[in-house]
Amino acid sequence: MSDLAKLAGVSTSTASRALNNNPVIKLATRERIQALAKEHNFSINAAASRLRTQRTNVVAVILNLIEHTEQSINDPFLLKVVGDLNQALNDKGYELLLSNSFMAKDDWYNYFINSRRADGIIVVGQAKSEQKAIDAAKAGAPLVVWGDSNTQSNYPIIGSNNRLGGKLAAQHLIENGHTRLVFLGDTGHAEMNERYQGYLDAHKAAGLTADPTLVFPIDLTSQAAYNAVNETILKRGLHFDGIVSCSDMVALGALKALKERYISIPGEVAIVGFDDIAMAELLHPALTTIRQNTRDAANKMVEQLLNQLNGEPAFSDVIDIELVVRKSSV
Amino acid sequence: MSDLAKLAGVSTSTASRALNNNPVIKLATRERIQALAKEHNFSINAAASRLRTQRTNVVAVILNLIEHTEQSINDPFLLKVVGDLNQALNDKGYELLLSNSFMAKDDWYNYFINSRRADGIIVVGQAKSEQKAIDAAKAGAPLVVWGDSNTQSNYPIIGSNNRLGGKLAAQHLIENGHTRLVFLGDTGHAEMNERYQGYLDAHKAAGLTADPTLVFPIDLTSQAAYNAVNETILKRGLHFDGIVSCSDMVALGALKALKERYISIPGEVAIVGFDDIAMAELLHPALTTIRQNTRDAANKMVEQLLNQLNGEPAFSDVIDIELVVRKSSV
DNA sequence: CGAAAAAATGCAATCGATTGCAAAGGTATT
DNA sequence: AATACCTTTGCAATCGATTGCATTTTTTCG
Repeated sequence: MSDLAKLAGVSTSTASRALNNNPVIKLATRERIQALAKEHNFSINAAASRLRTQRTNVVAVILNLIEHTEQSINDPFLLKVVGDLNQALNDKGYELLLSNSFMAKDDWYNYFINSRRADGIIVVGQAKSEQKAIDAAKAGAPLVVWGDSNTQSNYPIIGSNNRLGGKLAAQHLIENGHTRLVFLGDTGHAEMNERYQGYLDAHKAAGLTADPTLVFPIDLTSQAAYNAVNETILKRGLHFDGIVSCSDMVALGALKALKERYISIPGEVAIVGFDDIAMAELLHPALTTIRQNTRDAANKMVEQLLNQLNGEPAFSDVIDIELVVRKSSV
Repeated sequence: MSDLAKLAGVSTSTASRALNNNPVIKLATRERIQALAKEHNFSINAAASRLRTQRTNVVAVILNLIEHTEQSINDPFLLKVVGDLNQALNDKGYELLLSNSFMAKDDWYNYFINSRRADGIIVVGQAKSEQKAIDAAKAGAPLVVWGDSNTQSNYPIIGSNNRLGGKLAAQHLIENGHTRLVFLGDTGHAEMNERYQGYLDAHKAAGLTADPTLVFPIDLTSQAAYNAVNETILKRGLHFDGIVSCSDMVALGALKALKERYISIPGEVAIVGFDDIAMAELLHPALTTIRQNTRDAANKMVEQLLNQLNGEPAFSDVIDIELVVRKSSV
């Protein structure tokens, strides 16, 4: 910066103020210095700036993996969320520091905020425990979580309307004449449980009673779904005619099991996924699913995080979902 | 840090050295201070440390999108690479700053290195132009690129053995009696062109002549593949009996087009993908593909980047690939 | 025991941008 | 012409960890 100042024939203070577009500097001077900076490919030292201003313009995004499964790493949905977050953050002038629960072992506040690595934290996935997020928020970390926004918490949670999603999925199958609906997903997981509640809502609304033996509390992986469907058919035969899946990847595993047995889709079994990842419409049959609007979600998460950074109140919010009907169900 | 020093009854110099495990400090003192630091949840100010040491322990990972397509955002393969990079970097004590070509507009050296936002850069995807990478390397940025390692360049390139991959794919189809092989991929893209050369190699080795009208230079998207396959069948009928795809996502689009026309796979048309994304084995029929070892690749990229950071020479390298035979081809 | 060598610790400068306050330059008013 | 006032710029302290060098403490050994 002192080079720049010398070039422009001003002090470093003036140069600094000019680059930050401080109106106290004469407009002509500002423009001249900014032009010089561009011309000489000047860029300020982020470390020094961060030290002095105590702001980093960086947001840490934590992929909150469930310990013993490999869900996150391979699930295109989570990665899509990260991509959209990156876009949303960049639009606001922030950078994305990517982390998993591995690097930032336990104490998120200390590791990211206290150490001035980032100004705030966005957590993707509630996993099954929220202790780390609770602690971080309590310690004063600006924090937003993607998850089930109905969960009681001391930080804002942004998430889809999972209950409505579950309901729309089941309702759609019921309306198309399917009544014995498998629910593929772990009800011990907050978001999945909401979806399950929606599944129950749909049954109730249609005057049906959901069969609890049709709920398979599997991990969020294709493999687990594949295994679960295979096993149940082996044991009990084809005792269902529809599947509500907790994710498209899960639906994919289920589909494979069905196809291998030459069970017709949607004739014998209709299936609905959740997420609407790119692949969904490319399957054969194309997968009916509940679309989560990740773009919108990312923007809302960033918005609520910035609110906290600006000392304004921040709130949980629900993202609209949408049933996308394709061939796997009709 | 001064708090810590006070707590321990030493100077900040001693505290700093103790935390950095500097052997000049008595072992007992070191351990005492480290214990205190842990106990009080102390963590050093990264901004100050970076300013003073001129090192950030951060690596910028740039997703080098091809401008007019949406490949990267939706392709699970690229995101898998990012995930593996994150792991590999963390293992070495580095953090991952995620970027796309949007934020770091033109001048990567200035934006990331000169500004001390990161110590080095890893670029995922050569796209079609390497100008930005060339410029950054010329300016002195520690840089590693994922791409075609045969490309001449002033920076190390890590990539799969694409030519061998293309050859194995075509060879496999030929050995199984398929001789009119479509090649789905843009030969103007370095990596894809290598795969195409391999495809030609296999033909030559088998004494066959490849039909140039069977090459479809499409974008790396499922949609483009779907359209291309549909169009050619409409125009010329089913004039091929095998497909070599440049990615699994591309294969997915092709598969869909074939299935919609009730063309039997692999009976009438056998198909081989590239990448081996998680979904490949879950398709029906499961997709034969060329597996790229992203874990290995990520480790090698990080290794070569660290070499540069340590002032040691760095080299391009080739990652082994592997044919994974599944039902879509036999 | 005393001096020299070795080990352990502390002092103070440094990294580079930012910013409160002071100073300089310019304009208007009486 | 002198004063008051506003605009523009510069001085110098500051953020907090690191590190060369100096200093203090401990150990060694004649």
